Amino acid sequence: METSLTTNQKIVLQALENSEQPLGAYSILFNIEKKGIKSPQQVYRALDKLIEIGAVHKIESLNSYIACKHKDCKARESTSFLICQECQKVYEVFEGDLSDKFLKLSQKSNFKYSTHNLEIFGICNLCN
Amino acid sequence: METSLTTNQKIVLQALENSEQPLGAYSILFNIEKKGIKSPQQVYRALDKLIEIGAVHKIESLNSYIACKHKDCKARESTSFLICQECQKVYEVFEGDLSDKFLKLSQKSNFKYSTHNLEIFGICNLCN
DNA sequence: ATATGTTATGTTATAATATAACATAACAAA
DNA sequence: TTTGTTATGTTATATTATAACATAACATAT
Repeated sequence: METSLTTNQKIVLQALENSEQPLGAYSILFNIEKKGIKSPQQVYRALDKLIEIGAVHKIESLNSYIACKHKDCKARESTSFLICQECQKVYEVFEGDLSDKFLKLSQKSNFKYSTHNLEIFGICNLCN
Repeated sequence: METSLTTNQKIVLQALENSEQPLGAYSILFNIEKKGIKSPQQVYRALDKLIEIGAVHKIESLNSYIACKHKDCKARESTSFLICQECQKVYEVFEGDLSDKFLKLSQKSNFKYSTHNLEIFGICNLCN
């Protein structure tokens, strides 16, 4: 499946790629106003698409967004993060069998697993 | 540690306990306006305290809140939920060793685990 | 080349979620 | 009864997100 980004999508993605920390939508907007992006809508629309194709993930507990560092990210829906409470950096966790573990955990409650969002908070290796 | 709730805290907690689904802060406000609660502040202040003592948990991905069904809930900080995408009910997961599992997972990245938030989405036993 | 449909973009307005800041009341302890 | 603390009330505002509508850009079929 081809994934050619539009101009606005590229601008938003670059803003996220250039940031060490996750950015809120309005923070992105502020960053890229000089490139002609003027409204929240333009940012949110780009984010929607970028998330859909797996190029960006939302950190729910922070209402913020990060660029995925991995090509062909499989985490379009399920995501797992390590969030450093010291430096605010977010590291994506790629443990292939996490989904499987959560599926089994769900089964114990007769719950049909579909996707998950895992946010682990703590201190990263650079900060401790 | 004693935990005697104030009037407003009791009102907010009852609103959540009476609900099958998680409620947003403004939804709570609407529900309890007849009891004299008039501003978001009053709701958010009560929620802050209720969350602090573990009586209420926030569902981050829904910006909503649920009453904890368990006495002396240990999940003041770490929380794990099953979220039904059909009926919107939220079930709290009590698997004692989840924190331990996530601690070990974190260690693989030299990340010092502190707390976590796990949100599993799918279909509950009543809906499938 | 032009009409048509589709996708992207621009723009204004507004909804939904959350907090700041300040004033007053209630209550317990000295 | 003063003092300190916690709870409450109230107004305003910040932050995050979406609705609604208009225009532009672009591909493709006629």
